[in-house]
Amino acid sequence: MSVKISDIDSYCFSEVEGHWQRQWLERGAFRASTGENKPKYYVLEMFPYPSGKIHIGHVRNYTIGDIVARYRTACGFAVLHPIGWDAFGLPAENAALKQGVHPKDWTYSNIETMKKQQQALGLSYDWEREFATCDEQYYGFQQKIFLALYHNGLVCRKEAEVNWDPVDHCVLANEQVIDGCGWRSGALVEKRTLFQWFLRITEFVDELLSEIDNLDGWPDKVKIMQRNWIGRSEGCSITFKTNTQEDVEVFSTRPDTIFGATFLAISPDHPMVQKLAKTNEEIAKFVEEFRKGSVAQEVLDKQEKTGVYTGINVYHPFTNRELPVYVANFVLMNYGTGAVFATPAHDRRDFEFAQKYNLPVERVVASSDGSNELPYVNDGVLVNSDFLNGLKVEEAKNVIIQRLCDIGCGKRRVFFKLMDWGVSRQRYWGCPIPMVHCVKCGIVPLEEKDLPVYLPYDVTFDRPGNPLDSHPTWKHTQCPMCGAAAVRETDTLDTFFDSSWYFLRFCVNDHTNNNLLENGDVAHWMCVDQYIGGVEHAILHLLYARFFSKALTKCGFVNVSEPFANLFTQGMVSSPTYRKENGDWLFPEEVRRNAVGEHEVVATGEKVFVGGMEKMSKSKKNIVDPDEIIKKYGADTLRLFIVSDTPPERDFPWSDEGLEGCWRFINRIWRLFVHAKSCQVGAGNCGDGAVILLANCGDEAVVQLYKNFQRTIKNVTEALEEKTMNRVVAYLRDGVNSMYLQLDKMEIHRGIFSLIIRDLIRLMAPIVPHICEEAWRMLGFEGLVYNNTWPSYEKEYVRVSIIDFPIQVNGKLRGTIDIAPDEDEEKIFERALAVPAVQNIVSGKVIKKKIFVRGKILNFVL
RNA sequence: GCCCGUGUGGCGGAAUGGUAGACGCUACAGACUUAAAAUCUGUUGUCCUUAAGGAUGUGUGGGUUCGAGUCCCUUCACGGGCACCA
Repeated sequence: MSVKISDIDSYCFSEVEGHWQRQWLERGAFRASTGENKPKYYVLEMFPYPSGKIHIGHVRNYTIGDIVARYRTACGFAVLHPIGWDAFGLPAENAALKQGVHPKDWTYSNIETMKKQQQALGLSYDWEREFATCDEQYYGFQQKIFLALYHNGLVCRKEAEVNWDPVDHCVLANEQVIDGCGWRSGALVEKRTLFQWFLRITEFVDELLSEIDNLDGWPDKVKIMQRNWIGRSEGCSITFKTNTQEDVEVFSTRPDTIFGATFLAISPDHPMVQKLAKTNEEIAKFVEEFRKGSVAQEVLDKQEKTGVYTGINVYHPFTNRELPVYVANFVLMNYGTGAVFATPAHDRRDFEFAQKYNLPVERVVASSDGSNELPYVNDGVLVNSDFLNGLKVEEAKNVIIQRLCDIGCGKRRVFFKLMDWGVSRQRYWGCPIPMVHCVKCGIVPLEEKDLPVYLPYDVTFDRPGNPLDSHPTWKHTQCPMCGAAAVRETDTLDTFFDSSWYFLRFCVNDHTNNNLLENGDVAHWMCVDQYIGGVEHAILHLLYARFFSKALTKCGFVNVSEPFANLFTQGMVSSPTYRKENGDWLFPEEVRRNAVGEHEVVATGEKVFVGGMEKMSKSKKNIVDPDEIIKKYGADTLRLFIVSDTPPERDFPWSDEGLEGCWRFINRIWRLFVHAKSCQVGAGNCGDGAVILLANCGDEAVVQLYKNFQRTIKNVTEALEEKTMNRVVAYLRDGVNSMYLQLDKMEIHRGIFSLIIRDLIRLMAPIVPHICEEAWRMLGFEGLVYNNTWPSYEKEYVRVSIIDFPIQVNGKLRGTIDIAPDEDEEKIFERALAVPAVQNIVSGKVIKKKIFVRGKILNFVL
């Protein structure tokens, strides 16, 4: 006898989830294997920084990845789904300073905590491949990569400007400079030039740019951002003769405006200015002022344009007119040639500068809309420009460049915004750079046999600067070339270096394999079929990873041109914020609604200001702790909720009510399974095929239920392919709802219900795997649902036998009629005209046209 | 400033150019219960109407089309990225 659905106890997830998590591990369910004759599929979520605890954004990221991994497994792929830790970096050192913990201990203890949290989510990771970038194995091999890059000419050492904190004696990242001051010391940050290590990413600039076009599986948004970052611009360089010995070379993308040039502007960092500064006090002072400013962008932005006349003039190549040369703070040395010719009439910056210093403004492009406003930067026809007059901008560019080439003072040039990647960090907690400084031999790379250079554990953070520098012994070594005493490089590598190749390391299961990039595993698994992460990595990480694939291919480690075939960028998780009148943030539990429905502080009754949905952050006190949710509702509920309702690429507004709704749904399916068991629905009654069962059924509603469920399978599968998980959940709910409407028939038609429920479990398993494993076992099915196949559907059942067919008059809906899909056209017209609402409008009028689209619509045009 | 993206009920959001609002949340009602909770079943864009029914409706204004949330142009608002890049 079947049980009453309302009598079924609520789902006891705490026992079930732990049980299946252990089962998966014990059975090695998630171990990636290369042996089977299956197509491979590599799913990867961007590996986390071990900051302490998993946050809800991680949960979203991992859940999406896990659903993809489990779905692909069910579809018959051999899936690689690994996880690791991006474990070097500044926060560990900050923790050392604040709490007196060693960065290494802090990091590994965080990893332990977070790993437990991931396991509590039931994620299908192959834990045997786990590693942290601060593992000696990992960074040791990374040093080998660094040497290979060095020997292939992809590493160089140059001077570069950095933010220098004069109190802490350290280099600051741009984000650590706040209003021109160091974030920790509060000291005024200086610009300093230091010798640093660079990776020559610009070597690959053409491929990095052009191959973006091949990344069909990437969001357009990310591709556009990368293109802009690389920033290709075409133009020409022009050499101006000066009234001194030296010529000046400028770069311009608007050489067509050269007849409007009224002065030249050169960067304070330009070699010519450096020289002038030695004899000219005014220039020297200007350069010094310029140097003082931070290199942080936000400071630069607010800066007014200023400059100093150099006393030098140049000669216009065509008019021979003399133009003054200014040192100007708005000209960058690291782009183009560090000098520009200025045409104030057609460039905003030049215009601003000319206004300030009273320099002439001369129009050479007529506006296409007839306005006289300057500066005018759009297309138009050239005027006052000698042989260019009458030409459009693009034509004029070509003519002038040709002319400049002919007279020998111009060249067609292409410049990029992308610059070489500085990887030196004056920090302890990072990968040591395997180089030494020898007094005799200069800079010498270590030999492979001397690797790895271990990071010493016994360091202190009690004095400013890099602990590696102040370590008593570590940096002292011998020169690999001459054997004399030498000093190790004490800079460590940027952590973006660590994350630029970790996806290759995952391909190899053997941690002791020293040739890990040379065996067949990388070739087997690469490229990553689905990469998932936050859009905040759209530029740097993804660009560096692309560069590494190309660079390591050049070095002969791998043969991968693009690492990520498909990229998915998920949105942030946000939640409501509350503040007191004085601006202090409040935790949600500190707020309640009073009798009038207004928000107030629980303790004091103060008025509360409800903010909008904002990205979860500790400071705004609007974070949700995944642990607490799992404790209260279980991992399945959390997983379900985090992909419900909102498409994964959009920002996700957290709501406690929505979470509660998912918990109700989990119980709803649980009651369905328990009820099913009591009706003897399950493995034992799946024997007869659907065709026989349907033929003998005799209950149209049940037959329809089965057929509709075929549609559910189709919809869920299609939505999963598109990664619109919110739709997946909607279709699943819909399927469950229709089953509830036929609950009382389950016992009689247990055969048909067995087929439906079996497929329902398989459909839901990627999202809520624990409850599905439990139901799978409870209903007598063999093995793990994880290893089961993805359900297929019968195409003929998906076709609906009766359509609720819409009838329009003049494009306006006037009624519907029930028809068979292949109903005769004339008959449909007849029946459509019989619809009262249609009749009322049509009667007495002439039907000019009938638009009939089979399966879609009928429209009478009057 | 430049480049993207997004605007649909009270809310999150569905909708190959073809019945707008699937599914969920909220709210309301009915059943069950001594009662409440839970559960099950409904209703829920707005306006008019006792009702049947009608009108209206996807940020704004226009266009293409038999038919537009969807395509094109205009404009506004919000969000994101880049930003002295010559």
